[in-house]
Amino acid sequence: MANTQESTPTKTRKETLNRPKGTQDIFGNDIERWEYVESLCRLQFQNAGYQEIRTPAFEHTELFERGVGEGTDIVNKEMYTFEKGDRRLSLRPEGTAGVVRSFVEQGMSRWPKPVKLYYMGPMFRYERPQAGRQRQFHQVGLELFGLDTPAADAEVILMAMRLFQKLNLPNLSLEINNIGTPECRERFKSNFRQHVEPHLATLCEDCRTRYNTNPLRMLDCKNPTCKAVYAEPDIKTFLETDFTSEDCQVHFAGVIQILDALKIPYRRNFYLVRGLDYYTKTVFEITSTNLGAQNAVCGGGRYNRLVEDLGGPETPAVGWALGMERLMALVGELPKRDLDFYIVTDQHAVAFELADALRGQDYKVDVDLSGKGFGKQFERAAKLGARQVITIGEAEAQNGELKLKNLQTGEQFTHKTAAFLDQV
RNA sequence: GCGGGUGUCGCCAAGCGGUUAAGGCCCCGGAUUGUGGUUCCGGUAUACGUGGGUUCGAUUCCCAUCACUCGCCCCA
Repeated sequence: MANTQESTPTKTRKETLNRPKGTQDIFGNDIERWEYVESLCRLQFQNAGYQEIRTPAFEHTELFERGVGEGTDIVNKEMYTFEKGDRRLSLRPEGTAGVVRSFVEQGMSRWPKPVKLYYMGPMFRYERPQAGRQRQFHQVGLELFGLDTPAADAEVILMAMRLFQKLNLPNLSLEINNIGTPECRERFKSNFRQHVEPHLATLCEDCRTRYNTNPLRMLDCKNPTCKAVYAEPDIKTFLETDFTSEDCQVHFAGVIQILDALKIPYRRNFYLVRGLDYYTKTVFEITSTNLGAQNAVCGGGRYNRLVEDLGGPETPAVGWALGMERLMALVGELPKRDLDFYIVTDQHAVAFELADALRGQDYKVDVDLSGKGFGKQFERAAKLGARQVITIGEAEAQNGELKLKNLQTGEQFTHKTAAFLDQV
């Protein structure tokens, strides 16, 4: 055992490998919190009749081009795309496209309506990382297919709000808007252009491009002068009189009515349009002021055309996705699960049997494996925060006994093992 | 793609031209080889991101580069 000094004669310095930019190792305290939140999601969604779906982390690039939209930043500059043979594949930048693809491919349109699904998993976007934004991030999403009712929108929104309430998230605000159908937006375009035209010269470059390509998107421009233009009285009243069809307005009113009845606070935001192409009618976003620049925890809306666009039968749908990293940033400290028993022992076979029995009764039990002295083992037990220590040494093993010590009070008693297991 | 900030042991953190490069936490051992949390003593580690330059001498100054981080764009 005389080594250490001589063992590295040439000093081959290994280069360390770090995780790729914008990725995260999730472990330790964090993973406990993640698992807690994930199981809370699962429980709540399952209790409401939503079923998990797991789709591939990569899909044919074309799915996202058609699903998310060719005009979006996501497909234009943020996708991880690679080629294998003559196939173009992309890491999924969001979850809905894959779920819809599966819905169509697996014939879920023949299932009884509505079809209610949820998913959770990593998504990938090639972007510059910053607070609340990474290249691999995690979303939990909910999708409801086959119904075009206000109640469907309301349920989906309610699922998100209740989840966040349970988690006690601070400073949340639900913003909601109605952006109508593509037909509504056609009408909107020409009218809106008329209203904005006089101001065209003052607008930013982006807005002037969008004036031609996608006027609706002009509304969520962050540029102050542009915002000021869109806030001018005539434009504002134009927006607020609602450019959408009667059907859309009735639908939206229905959603609002339910939210009001449930006393769910929201803010109608006429400028909320969202960056994905597939939305129709209801769109919404849940933001928190505790988040920094990227302040949306959850976003979603109705997408009545997407299933059709991806080759399925005409099927209305609503859904949302939440960002786990952003959500976790808002979730405070969670109660930790204490260690119920720590078994101090040099009789491992006996100790394992006891541990099995206790774990079978849902106790959290750790057996000391070190072979060190009992003093050291007790030290370890205290460090781990165990409530009670069970000691099984040679004498106890022989007599079918154990010593049980409460680490808070310091009291210790001897029990017959069988009796202990019966009454614990 | 474009701006700002930061890089000293696993973590926090002093030093700002000449030091054996503090200290704390964590970890390990001992006091206490079948009974802990407190305390005391001791110990481990290729720690100055990397490469150049200035200097008799750079962790300290300059340049570059990389990484991380915050923001813009956009989104979860």
